Amino acid sequence: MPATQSDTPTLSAWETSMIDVFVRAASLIGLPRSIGEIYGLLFCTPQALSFDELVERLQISKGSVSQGLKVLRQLGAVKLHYVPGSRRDHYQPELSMKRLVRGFIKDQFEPHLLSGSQRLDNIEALIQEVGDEASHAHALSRLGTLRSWQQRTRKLMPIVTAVLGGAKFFDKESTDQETIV
Amino acid sequence: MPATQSDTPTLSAWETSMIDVFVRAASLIGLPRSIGEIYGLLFCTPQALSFDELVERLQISKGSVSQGLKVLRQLGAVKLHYVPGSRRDHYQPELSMKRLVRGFIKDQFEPHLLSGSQRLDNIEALIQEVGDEASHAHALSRLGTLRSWQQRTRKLMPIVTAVLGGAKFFDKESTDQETIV
DNA sequence: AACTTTGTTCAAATAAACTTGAACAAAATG
DNA sequence: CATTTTGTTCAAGTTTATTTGAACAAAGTT
Repeated sequence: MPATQSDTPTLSAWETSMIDVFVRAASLIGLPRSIGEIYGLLFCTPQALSFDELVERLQISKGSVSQGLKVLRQLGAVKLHYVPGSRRDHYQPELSMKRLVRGFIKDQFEPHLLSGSQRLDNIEALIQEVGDEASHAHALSRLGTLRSWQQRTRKLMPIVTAVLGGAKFFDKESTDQETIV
Repeated sequence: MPATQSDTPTLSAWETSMIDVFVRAASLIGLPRSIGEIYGLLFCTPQALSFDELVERLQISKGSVSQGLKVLRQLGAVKLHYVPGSRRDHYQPELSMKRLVRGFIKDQFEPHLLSGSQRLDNIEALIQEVGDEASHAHALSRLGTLRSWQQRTRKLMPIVTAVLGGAKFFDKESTDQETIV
């Protein structure tokens, strides 16, 4: 009994499981399932995949793939890969954890930190209106706490990417040490 | 014209804005708006607040406050504060960024990392089934990448809490150095 | 013990996020 | 230039998450 040839080139068991890992990871960082699926399949596959191949193998709509790839490009999580003889765009996953994380931070975190600073300045202005002396002082104190949190978060980001890039930290035991600057 | 006394003790402008900051922060880390509101109001207020005061001042349902406080307690983001002469539970916000972040990581990240390890082992088993030699090798290679990502993430967590706790890193300029261990 | 206070639970209602698919645009091909 | 290929957009449908409020439990009061 001959198999029909062009039907869903179905995903193997290990591919399904590995994609599932990415779907969960995506959801953990607030990205939709479809994005996890797309990145996951690219991650599993040796060759670059085209738009159509993603639609067919994942069985999701063109709309989802289009929007998903758009986000993944913005994050720097996928790279266009030119395939001679094909008009279609082909995609490969970014495999450097450092770049993946940096892209995510730049795209999803830094904007919030920035707009956050302006918001705190606005709040400071509003606090000026507070009549009662004790309340006024307390409000300013909490605003200060918030500012210190923001500042520490900002300092943290470069350290995170440094660590993910393979840098090591001083450790009482270790001898081959590398300094973070 | 005398004001009715027991109506909504409405939030002041600065409180509303500061709560808004927390609502956004909550959404950024995947927590519902109501949780941001609750923590935000506690953060703004000098005294500990009771369940009822949260319901009344935020104008949200008892159900939301009950569930929100439950999550915040789990995260270690609020502390019970005993108020003499009152049967009600009173709450105060955790103000240590280090503890806040550690609570969040322990509660929301580590479980995923753990279950992740088991999942990768399962995937390794599934990869054994792969017949084609080249495919098999590629699958194992990607699994290795995933494992290295997991490991780096695990190493990162203690560094994050250390930095947020006020630790400093070596810096070519600085003289008073503190080592992360 | 009956009643009040305090807070939790959970099913239903509401709101927010995601996915779909058909219509559309852009560019290559014949 | 008509046609096909390739991919995007967006309104409508679907799914998932959040909020509500009424019923309930637990504990304190009278």
